[in-house]
Amino acid sequence: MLKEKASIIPHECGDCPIRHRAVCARCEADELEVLDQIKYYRSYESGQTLIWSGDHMDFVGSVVSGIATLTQTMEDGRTQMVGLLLPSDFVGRPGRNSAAYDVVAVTDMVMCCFRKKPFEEMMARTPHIAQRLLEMTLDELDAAREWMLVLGRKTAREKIASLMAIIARRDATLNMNGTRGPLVFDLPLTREAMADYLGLTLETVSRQVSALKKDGVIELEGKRRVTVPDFNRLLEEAGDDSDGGMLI
Amino acid sequence: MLKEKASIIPHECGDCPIRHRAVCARCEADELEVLDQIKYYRSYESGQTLIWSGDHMDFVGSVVSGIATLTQTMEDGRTQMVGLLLPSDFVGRPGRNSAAYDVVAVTDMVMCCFRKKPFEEMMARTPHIAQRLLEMTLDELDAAREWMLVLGRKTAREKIASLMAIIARRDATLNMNGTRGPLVFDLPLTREAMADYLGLTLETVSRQVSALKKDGVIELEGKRRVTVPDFNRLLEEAGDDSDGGMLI
DNA sequence: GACCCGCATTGATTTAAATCAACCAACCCT
DNA sequence: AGGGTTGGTTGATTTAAATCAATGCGGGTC
Repeated sequence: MLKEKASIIPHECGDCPIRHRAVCARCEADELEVLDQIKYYRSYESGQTLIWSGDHMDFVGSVVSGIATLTQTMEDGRTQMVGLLLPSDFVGRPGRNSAAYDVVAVTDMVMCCFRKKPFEEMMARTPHIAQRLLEMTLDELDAAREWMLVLGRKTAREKIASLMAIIARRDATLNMNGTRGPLVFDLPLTREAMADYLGLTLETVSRQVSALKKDGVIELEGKRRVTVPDFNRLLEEAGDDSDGGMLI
Repeated sequence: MLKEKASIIPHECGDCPIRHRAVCARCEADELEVLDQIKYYRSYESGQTLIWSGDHMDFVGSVVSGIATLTQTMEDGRTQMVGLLLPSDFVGRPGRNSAAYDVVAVTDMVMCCFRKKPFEEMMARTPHIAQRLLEMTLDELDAAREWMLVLGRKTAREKIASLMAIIARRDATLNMNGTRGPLVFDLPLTREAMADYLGLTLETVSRQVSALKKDGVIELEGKRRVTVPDFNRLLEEAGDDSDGGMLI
């Protein structure tokens, strides 16, 4: 494996890369100082399961770097991804102490964690945290509902196009790329993980990716690097209005 | 139609039927008094569209009685229900002023509304409201994610069983029925609305309902009244663990 | 009573995606 | 260089659900 040991840089909150997007985004300097006291970093390797569904959870936290998936599994092994955790996303639910989903790292990750008890107390005293968490949760709810439309009503090809569009958009906002010109990004997921996200089999994913490539909607360099020459074309293929998406 | 005019009873918050479950659940007497000042009731008829996706929203509110659906529609008409609004559920999103979904009454309804501006101001001053709203939103997010598994991975029969289980459970908690003995409830949805919830066609819904009836999982009296002789059997058919569900 | 109308059921046929099954290509590891 | 492993592609076949198409039924109205 020869993985270089993930460099765990215990940041000052002040120069944290997710400072402006995470649950602490609204905090004032004095509030940050308190968080600084109780936070600690953990790092995980690609493939590692951070949390098992049903586990007792004694911490909550934010993704600092890397990507994880949130999945649900039925007894017979069918699995459905119900969320993708990206830098700044929040993990855990205040007021509940067992995990509802499996959380699995798909890349090496660093998390900024808080023991649940102190965090909950802090939240009760700090409206800025609760406000930001509400806002983030509402956004996640919207994302989940958008995904319900994908899962319930879209064809396999539309599902793949929708996933590409979401990743492309997310990537563009994270890296502050403009939306002019072709978009290039790396798929963070294996074909199997894509299948679990989309409610498909991995064979169908593979076929539809090939089909989109053949039709010139996307270009592939290796299996993971994707170029989207025309984002509106991709949105059309996803079955979305070719305008609504560009906000924020 | 000859509908008797829905009796709009402007309540005191004190004896409101959803007092203990809605967004105001945590409010103290003095806070309730303020809400009392700014609230107003609206009633809607079955079939009426309360809100169109994209509409400007100048109010938020709680469902007092009746049921509504939250749906998303694609340009070509495919629709997916993304939520079911029951008494005490909250409508609208503070901090956003256009609606993301269509909201349609499936029965006659009464809503307790607040103009958005005053409500947002009140929320900023009243942590009890924000706290409760966060809790409710987290619950909705869990429900949406559970539904993602249903949509993405379950068979048509399992989908129908899952829907029956959800309605049965919800009905049992609303009416404080114990869970012993057979459950009886009315389906609030037409076959088409069920199809929109489940990502199926109405024909498939009809067939699978008939199949569950033939196999003795459910009994039907007319098209809407359902009896579940053995709830655990229903949960098995839904592909759920036959235990996890009975909480709260 | 006869006629709709909106909802629901049931049957015949088609089709999109799942399943079953080879095979490929990187990459790693001795 | 050889063999294993992981992730991906591609093809043949099956199947669950969609689609196309009648038909049923209860409740209101003329």
